[in-house]
Amino acid sequence: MTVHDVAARSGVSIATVSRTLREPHRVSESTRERVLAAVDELGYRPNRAAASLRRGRTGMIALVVPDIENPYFSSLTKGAQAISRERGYGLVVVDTTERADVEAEEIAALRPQADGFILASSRLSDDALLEFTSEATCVLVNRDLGAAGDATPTVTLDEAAAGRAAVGHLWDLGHRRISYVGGPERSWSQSRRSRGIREAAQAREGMVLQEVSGYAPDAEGGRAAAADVLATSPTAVIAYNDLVALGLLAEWSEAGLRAPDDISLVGFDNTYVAGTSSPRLTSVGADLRQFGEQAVSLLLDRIDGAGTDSATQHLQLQPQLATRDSTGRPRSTS
Amino acid sequence: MTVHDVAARSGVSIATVSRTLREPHRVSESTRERVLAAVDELGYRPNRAAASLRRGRTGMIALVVPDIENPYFSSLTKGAQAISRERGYGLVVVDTTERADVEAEEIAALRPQADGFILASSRLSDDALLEFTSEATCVLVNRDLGAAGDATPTVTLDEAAAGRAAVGHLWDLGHRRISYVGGPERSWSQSRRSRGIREAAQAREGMVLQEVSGYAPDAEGGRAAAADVLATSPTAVIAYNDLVALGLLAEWSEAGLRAPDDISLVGFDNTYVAGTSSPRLTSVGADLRQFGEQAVSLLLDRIDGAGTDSATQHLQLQPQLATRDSTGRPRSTS
DNA sequence: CTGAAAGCGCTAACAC
DNA sequence: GTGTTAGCGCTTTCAG
Repeated sequence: MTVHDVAARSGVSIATVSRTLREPHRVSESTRERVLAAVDELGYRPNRAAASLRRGRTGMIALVVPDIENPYFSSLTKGAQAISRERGYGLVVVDTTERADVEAEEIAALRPQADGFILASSRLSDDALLEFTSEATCVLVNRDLGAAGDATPTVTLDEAAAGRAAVGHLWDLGHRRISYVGGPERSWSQSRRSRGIREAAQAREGMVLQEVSGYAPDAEGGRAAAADVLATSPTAVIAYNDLVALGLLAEWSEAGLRAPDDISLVGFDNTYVAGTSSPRLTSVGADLRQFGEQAVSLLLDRIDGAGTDSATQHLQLQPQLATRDSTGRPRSTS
Repeated sequence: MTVHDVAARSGVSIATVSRTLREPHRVSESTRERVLAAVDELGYRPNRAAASLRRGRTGMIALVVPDIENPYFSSLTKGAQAISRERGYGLVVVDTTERADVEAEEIAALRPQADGFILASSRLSDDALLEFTSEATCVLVNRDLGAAGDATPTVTLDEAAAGRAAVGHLWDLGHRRISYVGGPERSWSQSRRSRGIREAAQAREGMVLQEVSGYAPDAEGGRAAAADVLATSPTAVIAYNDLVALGLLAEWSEAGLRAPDDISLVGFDNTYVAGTSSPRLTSVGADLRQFGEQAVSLLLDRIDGAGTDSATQHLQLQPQLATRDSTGRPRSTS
């Protein structure tokens, strides 16, 4: 099935077939109908490899994530997938298994194969990232490069605001002793979240904040942190992310502690797992699918040269606080 | 950067450059070194679109899943991704949002773009699937076509054995009244799992099995089923999958019921969420990443024509029972 | 508005 | 062991 078959079937040249598909407005209505009919009957699908070769575009974009099993990234992927297909692009997903070297290697290998890249929570160093973003079309998610990387679009959550929101929520409920179970030291979101949390706590007279850290950003990390954070005797805990929160919840539950009656708990990212636990987790984050959608939009606008207004290239989404059952008033608000 | 640049730089013809990369053994060692050096210095990467066009192969395989957010499929994807990259193929992930029509449309559109397809838990009808598998290279995961689809490789779990394993485990613990929260009527695994469960129960004198069904195969479905299944007054429950089990657990927990003390619970699929709950879920399934890996292997063997022995084309993995905290002896084994 | 024709970069015969 | 050459299927000037 090639353009030639369609051309023969509809009595036009291959050029007209191609035009009918790419620039329908440039052919007369009667021929267009004839060609489209032939396309339909023959079940013709353009060979993208050929089109790519000729146009220098592949029709593929790559989404690079550290770990597709992480609900944060699987939701992001779901959103990205939906919209990229809607806009006629294929989505190649790359799971770097959290390793910067794998990430570097993969994007290098994929570069001639993709029209653009979405790097989600990139583990690359600033330097490496800066180099790559300057030579390939990219959008950064959940990471930025400050002034140096101003030319690269980003989609981020206002992490500091998210941290403040968590603290504000607990303050409003009456908590005055809270603890934060932090994430990996070098993590982009960790530094911003913890800053927001510290700021918000300091801004409130009488709020005591403690931090424990050094745990893996997953359920096992949460379990490991459970006893340690309890030792700081808080009435409420903020966890680096939902998975950590789940681990805390599980371990506490086995120790006979129950949220929110004995202790309140807030997670981050608002992933779907926040709804699967008992109690359901209060969590602060953005709509993750939408996150993925926006990143793809931004990238495709750049590639297709649609919205060439370089004004809104840095999307910073505001966090939403999803209040669920894991937070309540402290037990003894005297 | 094209073959011409490399050819010029190393003083050979473009054919030799191509050969050096594709069939290194067919060029002399000295030229090979020279060419490889030039490739390196120039940072040359072959244009896959051109190669695809010429060879009729794209170097891409497509993984089609109903829902990438589902931990079952995200783990499968992780495994598939790792091995396909290892073998030099790109992985295009398609999320069909559980819709057969979307699936049909996507695979048709992707057909000229991928060398092969892995259809995981396909929602397509037998007829549609049979047609597609006969015209494209595919591997089916978690689904088969019986004798009619014998030519298509499959990777499945022995679902009936999984059902039997769950029942056997509970029997051994002393349970004699169990209930099964079933999945969607038309689901391939549901029919097999429930058959295995029924068989195993009937085979044991004194075992009473009840089934409730009609719930969504996710945490919300589990929550919805929680009260109904309790009404059948079992000492242990088997849930269609881990997500449903999580929902049950959550709802029971809110009602003051605790596993395994008040009631035992077994899930299916052994997804990573089984380890995030409290108590951790006993679950029966296979290693999901490995599942994905095997599917890719099978597909690539077919594409690359490696293992042409059509003997082992139907992999049926045996289930593993991962015993965790959610199962124990019934409260009052008199 | 439509057709002819020139490649995009690469691979695989086929010669030497 | 290496070079020449003819396309793969498509898009896109350039003529008409």
